[in-house]
Amino acid sequence: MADSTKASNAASPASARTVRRRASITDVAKAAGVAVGTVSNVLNKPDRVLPATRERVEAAIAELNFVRNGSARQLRAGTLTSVGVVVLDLSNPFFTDVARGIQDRLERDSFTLMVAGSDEDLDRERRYLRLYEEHGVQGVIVSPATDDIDHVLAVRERGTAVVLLDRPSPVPEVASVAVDDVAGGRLAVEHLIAQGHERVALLNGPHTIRQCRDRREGAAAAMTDAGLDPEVALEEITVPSLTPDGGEAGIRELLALPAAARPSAVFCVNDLVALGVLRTLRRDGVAVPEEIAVVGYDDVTFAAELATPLSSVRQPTLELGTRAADLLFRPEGSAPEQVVFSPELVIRESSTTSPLEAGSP
Amino acid sequence: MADSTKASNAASPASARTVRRRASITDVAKAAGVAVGTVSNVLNKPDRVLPATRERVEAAIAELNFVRNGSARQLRAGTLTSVGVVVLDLSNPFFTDVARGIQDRLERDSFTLMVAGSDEDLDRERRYLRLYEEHGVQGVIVSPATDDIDHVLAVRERGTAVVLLDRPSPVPEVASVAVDDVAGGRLAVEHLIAQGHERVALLNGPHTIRQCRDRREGAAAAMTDAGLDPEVALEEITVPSLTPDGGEAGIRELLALPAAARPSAVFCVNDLVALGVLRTLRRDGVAVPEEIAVVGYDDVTFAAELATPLSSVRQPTLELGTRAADLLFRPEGSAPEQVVFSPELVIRESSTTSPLEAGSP
DNA sequence: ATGAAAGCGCTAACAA
DNA sequence: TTGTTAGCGCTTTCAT
Repeated sequence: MADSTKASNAASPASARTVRRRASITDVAKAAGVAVGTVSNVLNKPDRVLPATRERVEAAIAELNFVRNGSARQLRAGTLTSVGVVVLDLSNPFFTDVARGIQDRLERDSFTLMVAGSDEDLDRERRYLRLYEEHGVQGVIVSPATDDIDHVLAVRERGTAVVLLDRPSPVPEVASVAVDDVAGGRLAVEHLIAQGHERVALLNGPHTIRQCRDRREGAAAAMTDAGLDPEVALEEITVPSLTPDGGEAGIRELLALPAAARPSAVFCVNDLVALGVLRTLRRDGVAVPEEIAVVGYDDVTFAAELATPLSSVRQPTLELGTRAADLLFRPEGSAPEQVVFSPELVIRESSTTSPLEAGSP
Repeated sequence: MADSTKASNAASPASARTVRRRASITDVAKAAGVAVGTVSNVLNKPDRVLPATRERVEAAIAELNFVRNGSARQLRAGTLTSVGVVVLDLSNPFFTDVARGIQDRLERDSFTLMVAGSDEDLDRERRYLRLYEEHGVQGVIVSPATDDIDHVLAVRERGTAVVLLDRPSPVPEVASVAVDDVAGGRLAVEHLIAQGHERVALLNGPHTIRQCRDRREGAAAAMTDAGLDPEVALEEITVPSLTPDGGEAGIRELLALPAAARPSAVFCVNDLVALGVLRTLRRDGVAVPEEIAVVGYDDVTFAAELATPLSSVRQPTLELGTRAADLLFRPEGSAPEQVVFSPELVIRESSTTSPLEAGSP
């Protein structure tokens, strides 16, 4: 990758580097020849102050390049008009779509949204949560990386609104918005069984992640219901990461098996993983769905447009987000809600040769 | 979308709703029978304090569920170990990949990253920037929505480190990391011309966005170089949004033209738009690339795996991010840098029927 | 090693 | 309408 770096060396004049302390409200007051309270009023209740003085103050503000110190402001005021979100993976369209839903809803009340990604790491999740809390956000929406959510509950205990995202709340006092992942896993595998598959590989993430565990449970249940023994019929492969590359690694493991011993279908825990699987199968010349059928999860934007359009379990991302945002600000005394959406299977070519039967776009 | 809402109505016992003020350091001090200064030391320089007292303090902290108030802390300490990022669009994989690059790099110094999306809206950009600044982040990385970046420069003026993302800095004092978009636009259109196309439609965003303007400029330059008149040969269509739906709207406008009057190739300002174009063309039964060739921009993960693999201009996303993070923390006196990466064209089927010639995946 | 106290910048309550 | 002042929770001298 060519990369031209031209350091502009017009060494900044000494003056520009002067250590200029950020102007405070006191400086402004002094410059405008008024009291600090007046400046504060100009900032917060401009009508309380005479147009003439206001102008002088505003001039001083512009002159000194004043920006209100949020920490001080908040120290006084208590809390901030922003909310923090921690999702599992910022590069997963599923989560960014949810984030968009949250933002849409929050915008209405002119709240601001800060997002962080934990990459399924508990420590990082804790750090961000703490950061948000220390800085006094109004609320946090978090999609927990593991079952250990004591730290999340603690945040709520200390008085910050909390909504669990993509995970049903284990305790009644905490609101949550989730999609039934057991149902989703079941949908996917029921469909594969209906297509005649008797052994299915599940490319899954670690079971510390609830979504992964639940989707597996649903998959296994579908097997059992169909009279198949999950122990035999469901071959779980744990991918190194929930990404296309992870999917590639997973499917390679499968392809290493002798063709006879190999499941005829793959259920991927998300569409990113499925993308890697499809990519690898195509490169290796394995026909989808004839030799191996594939089903993904999330129904991301591009799922329908892939070389082999990908069957996928769809989740109502936007609603997840808007609903989560809603729950954050329920009136003080109201009981927290546990919202559970139902997923939907979208059948496309990757899992069926016959003309699409149902639920297709 | 079925949606079962079970409000858990075990109306929380009054006690649980008690308005319990968050415990402060003073409360802890009181509970532990020490001075506030000592508590502070336990928090910040634990070795300065006798193990015995430390334990007592720690017990009190646990007991009271104490969380340090970040605002107060920061008010005293000055600045925070976090940086803020504002990107144009959180749902664009290009930007989330860049964000990941930033986060990777920042992690090393255990900084935390907060991300916000402006959706190409100047006001929103301003709001987030101000929020970050007011809360004293160490630095901000912004991909500006418009040419008006006075507010960004002002942030720097006031002493917060600033790096412009995906946009060369117009002033030498501000660091920037960008990719040459003129070159990118040129690459795309040169390629289309080489494929024999004499009229190209450009599905573009508003020219207030620099990336859109530059890519167009490159496209036009390629035309001129080839002896074509851009006025005639380059048909620009402004899409309502830089998304698949925007792409659909744009291409429909094109399809409405009589086939003879219609350009034989489409250059999309990003891959999301291109996705919508491909989707629409497929639904309408228009052959790609035979009837209409398509080139996108960004080379997102799924570009290679689409029904018609998408030719696209690739940008070094991760490096963009890591480099931006690097620039944020150059030593005090060092001259700001303007980093410009070069894009690369990845040719796939969507723009050529002949076997791939170069730069393919 | 610990305590006492000043003060960061702001808002709100009160006084003038 | 404007000025004065207390105090938010914390860190950091400076004493002890």
